[in-house]
Amino acid sequence: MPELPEVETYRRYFEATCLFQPLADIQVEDTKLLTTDYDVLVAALRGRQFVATQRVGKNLFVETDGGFFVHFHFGMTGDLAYYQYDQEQPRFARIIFYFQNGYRLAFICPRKFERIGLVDDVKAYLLKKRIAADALAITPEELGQTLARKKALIKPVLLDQSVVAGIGNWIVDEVLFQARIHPERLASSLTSLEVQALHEAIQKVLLTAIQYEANYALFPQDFIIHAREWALSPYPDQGQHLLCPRCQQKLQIKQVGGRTTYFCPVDQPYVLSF
DNA sequence: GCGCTTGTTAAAGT
DNA sequence: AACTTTAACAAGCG
Repeated sequence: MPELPEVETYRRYFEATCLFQPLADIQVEDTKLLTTDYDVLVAALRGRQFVATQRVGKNLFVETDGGFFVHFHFGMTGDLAYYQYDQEQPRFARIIFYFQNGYRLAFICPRKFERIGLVDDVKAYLLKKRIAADALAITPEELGQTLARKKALIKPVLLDQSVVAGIGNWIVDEVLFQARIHPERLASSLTSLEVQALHEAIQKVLLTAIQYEANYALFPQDFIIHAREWALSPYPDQGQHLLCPRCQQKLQIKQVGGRTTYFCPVDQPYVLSF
């Protein structure tokens, strides 16, 4: 589930569990998950401690006492689990950090889209990978200037990590719903009022999601995310959640920019009504 | 068993 | 050339 709020939750979890404990070893099930050679990774980390964490978009950087960083990307399904050596190993724990105190940190990778590697310079890494300002840090002006020169649809533009970092497919739908903007509007066609609304919605959705530690079932009832199938379990009557939580009209579901998109055609009209 | 999936990116298209 | 769109990646899940 790793969009920005999940990664922020993982960052806090890592910070609360894994700092200041010397590493003994690292076990890797599939070296495709590594962006640094296994031997290099182990040689660099053995005996080292993690000392600090920072997050940009969906990227987690963990600083070591050697001055370099370990970069985590959680792909579509990555997760973390910290547990004692005699506890059962979680499923899909494909990379395991062994601490000298007997605890372990599992990097859980069900679909192998996750990545770990060494990074010397976070700024240089972000530049090289063209990762833009974090979605919680970007200013309305910065966002507006970038959107103004984009010819693509607003939804795929917001998903582009080189425009703003941290927004994924479910959050972009929520943000556009809260800002009442149709996902197929051209990014450059947004008025300054709409850009302002968009920026406010990004803040609101992300801060809400972080507050609930990305547990979507706890989100306010007027969030469109409850229409997503996976969120239905706490709600026996599935049908009612395919209606707009604001106007109760039927939601529209279609592919936009190649991704499944939920929106309310009434509350998010394509044509401006003012 | 089929189609779907929260992300990224190389390749193709304009 | 530069920007945009699409397909592919891997594997689990319903």
